[in-house]
Amino acid sequence: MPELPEVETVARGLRMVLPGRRIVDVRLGKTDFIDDPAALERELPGSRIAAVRRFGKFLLFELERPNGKEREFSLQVHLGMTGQMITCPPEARIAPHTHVFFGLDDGRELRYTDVRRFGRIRILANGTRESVLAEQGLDPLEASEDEFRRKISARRARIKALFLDQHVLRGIGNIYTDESLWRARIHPKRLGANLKAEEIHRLYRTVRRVLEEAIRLRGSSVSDYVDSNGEPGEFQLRHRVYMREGKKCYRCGIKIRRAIVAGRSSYFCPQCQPAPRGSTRVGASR
DNA sequence: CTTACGGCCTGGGTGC
DNA sequence: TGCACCCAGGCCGTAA
Repeated sequence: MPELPEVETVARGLRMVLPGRRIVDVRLGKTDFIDDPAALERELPGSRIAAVRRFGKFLLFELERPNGKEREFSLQVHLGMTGQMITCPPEARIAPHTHVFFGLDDGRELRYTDVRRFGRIRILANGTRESVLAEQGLDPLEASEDEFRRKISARRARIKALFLDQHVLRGIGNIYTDESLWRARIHPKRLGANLKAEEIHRLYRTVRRVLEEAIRLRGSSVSDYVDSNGEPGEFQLRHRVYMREGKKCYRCGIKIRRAIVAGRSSYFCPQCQPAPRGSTRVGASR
């Protein structure tokens, strides 16, 4: 499940090899996850990759048209759950579920593989790009603590829902939400507005530390995630709650629990992360 | 307007 | 060997 650290790792890997390269051809397999497949085939060949950026969970390939740079545009790629972007020689084995091949002018290929096809690919014209990106929330690594506090404390939604909402913070998903909340000792059902100043301070510091460490370890490989060289990350070895239902809390030894919060599996320690008042059902046993 | 929630997309893994 | 079910991120519709 590529979230900010995984997408950042992929972006950094691609940045080593793609800028300056020209796309010579585009070949497509299944296209139901591409906004306008014909536009890819029409617009990309001949264009030069000027830069590779990450914006939240998006990869942005900034492109220049062959005839002058007056009409720049971008290719936006969202990896969804199982998307992978890998560069390789054209004779490399084609992984199952590879649906897009970008031929490059150095003879190599950039490939998009996605088992579930929950990813999305589209071309962003320059005007559209700004408005699309403007809808996204704060980058947790760039935001100041004040900005972070304003985004969270004005809201009466659960902190879990706020963290998953890309319009609040961009780039965080289920894994890094749960890992951050456990480390900050905050229950996923706490409401943003009910967090004390000290808790928001702790959460701000924690989420940044978690994301930075995860980037350092090149992301979490839980199911399909690999970087642009096909290599897994290592942050899954540092997971403290994610997918650890029934196992002992690393801090207090109590069994980690799983509950659906904001529609997603949420792992937390019922002792280290006290539930807010009213969130536990009266009469519920165990 | 804000929030919560169910459904949908897809297919590998799991469990019966 | 089969197969129903679960689940993931984003998005959309609906209801309170």
